[in-house]
Amino acid sequence: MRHLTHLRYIDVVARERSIRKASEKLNITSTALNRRILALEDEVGTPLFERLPSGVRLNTAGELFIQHIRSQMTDLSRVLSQISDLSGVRRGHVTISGGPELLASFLPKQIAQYRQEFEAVQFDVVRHTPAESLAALINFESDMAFVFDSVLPSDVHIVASVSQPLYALVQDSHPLAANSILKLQDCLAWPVVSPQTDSGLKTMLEVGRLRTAANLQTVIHTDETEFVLDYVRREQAVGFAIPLSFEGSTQSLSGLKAIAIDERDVPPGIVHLVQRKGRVLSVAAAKFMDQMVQTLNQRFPDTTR
Amino acid sequence: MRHLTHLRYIDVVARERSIRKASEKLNITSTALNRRILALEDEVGTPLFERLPSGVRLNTAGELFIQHIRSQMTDLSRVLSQISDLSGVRRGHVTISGGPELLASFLPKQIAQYRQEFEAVQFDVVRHTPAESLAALINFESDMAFVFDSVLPSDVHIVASVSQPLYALVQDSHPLAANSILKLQDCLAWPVVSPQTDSGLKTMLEVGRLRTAANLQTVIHTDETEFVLDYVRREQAVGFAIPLSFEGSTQSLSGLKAIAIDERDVPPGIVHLVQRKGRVLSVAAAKFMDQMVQTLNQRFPDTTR
DNA sequence: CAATGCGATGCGTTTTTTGCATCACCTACC
DNA sequence: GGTAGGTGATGCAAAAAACGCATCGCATTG
Repeated sequence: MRHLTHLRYIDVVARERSIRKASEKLNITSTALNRRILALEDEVGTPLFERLPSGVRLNTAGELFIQHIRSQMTDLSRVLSQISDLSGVRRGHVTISGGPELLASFLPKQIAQYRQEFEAVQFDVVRHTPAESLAALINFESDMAFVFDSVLPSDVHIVASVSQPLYALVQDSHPLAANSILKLQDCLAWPVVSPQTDSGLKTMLEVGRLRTAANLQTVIHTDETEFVLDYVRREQAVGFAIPLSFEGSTQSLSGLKAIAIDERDVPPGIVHLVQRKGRVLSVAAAKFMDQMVQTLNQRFPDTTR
Repeated sequence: MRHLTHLRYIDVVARERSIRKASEKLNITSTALNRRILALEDEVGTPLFERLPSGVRLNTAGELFIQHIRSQMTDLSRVLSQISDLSGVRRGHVTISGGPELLASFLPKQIAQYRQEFEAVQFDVVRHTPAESLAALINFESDMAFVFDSVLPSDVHIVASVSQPLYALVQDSHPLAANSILKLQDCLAWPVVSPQTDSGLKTMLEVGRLRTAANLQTVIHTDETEFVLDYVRREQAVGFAIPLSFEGSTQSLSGLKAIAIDERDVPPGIVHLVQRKGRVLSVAAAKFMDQMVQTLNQRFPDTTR
């Protein structure tokens, strides 16, 4: 889109906090970009950027304006998506952010299923901390986000919430594999693979540690779900995950067993599927969200909408 | 605004349903305007207008697109209003539509009061039928509207509702002026000034006529409130109005008396103050609306919000 | 069947935008 | 404390885009 270009320029400058850096990214000279900004500020009647020795930064007016621009851009893409929907082929772009536990297993399967029907829809899956996910939502960088056990600001809208108990992952042949339910203490004897960064999974384990005074022997810190699965296949260690991370995929659990941790030790975490409040999603994104909510409702009957 | 111009062009073409007519209105040649439209359609990837022998008309895609454009334009003006609010002076433009009964007395007084504090705010007051008022709201032509006893579509939001009993307006010296309340039959003996077009006031009178079988002697049909007031000053006739049309103004009632019509004859009408659902108003419009709602609450304690 | 009105298009002109070179300014580092 | 490297702003010429004029094709209308 033609006039979108102008707006995108401003957006990139705001993100890069530098006219020159932005100009490289946009493949134009800094001169042209600079003049565009000056012209825009002239039209608005007030500066939108503070000039610092190290670059530029949005001032209050600029913050207001950039918010409008971003909303405008995503709104336009929504309209274009609606328009191409008129001709029968659904096109569009869906961006989803979430923590590592949430992007495994469930999400790829959902996307595959959706794309089977609507192959012209593209997906962006971005891994973020919960705070980053929420920020991306507000900045119109993501259409929707999965957040795990986070305090949610008032400007996001909860589309669905799923209760997720903690599971231990061990080899089929592991001595613990005979149990159908585990106390956290049962895991003390084994090396443990636990999450690295602050995440919902880590919080759950921390709660369990405080409740039961069980100090797990963590031998590996990692957030990579695939790494956990692979590692516990090779050693008689214990990994942890939530159902969303492993359920439903046919292969990833082969050779492994998932055993529920007693909820008295570790209460279930809550995973929220959220979007920006007040924002109307593109047809593609809205329909994909519908599909996910429906699946969540089937697989986790306690899902609230 | 620069890039707003492009969007405004499309908007005018859609409204005029003709490129040439629109080009005159915009003071450019039809050539330039035509090419802009072709370029836009090329960018969107699909035609937005149907070409008819008599001009152009929006197709479905165009309808979607024009809706986006209008929302964008009003959204931008809201942001600009917020930005100038940062510097202390409130600027902006407020457009209000409503029927003739609703734009008299109350509204001018409200605007005068508001402009005393914020003189940089401009007002557009447009007289419309209820249906037109609602359409203007949807098309982003008006910020808010007063509608009287109408069925409201689901895409407007009711900000406040005021119950408005019917009043008769007569000379101070009129034989009826002694009464503090009137039956509709009391008016049969006198010439009557009644509303011309379909409006809330007319509906109320019609309901009264059906209830009481009182066939008023209408000698003048007019919607002009000022005309009614002026005329009943000159002849011993009876005019009708609702409190919003005459209360509060100091002069307009001089020499006249307003007498309530028995509510058993004519039940009170409901006046709604409405805005487009989901739309965020400019600072100026929002604050003005606040002021009106507050005044309505004071003067008509049964106002619901 | 001519007259009128509509949108589309080729071409020369005008206006706008862009890029290069350069300036003025600040920061960091030796 | 001077220099090297970074920032945004600006004068001027070239490139690009937008514009207006004249004209075409087409359909309706009187």
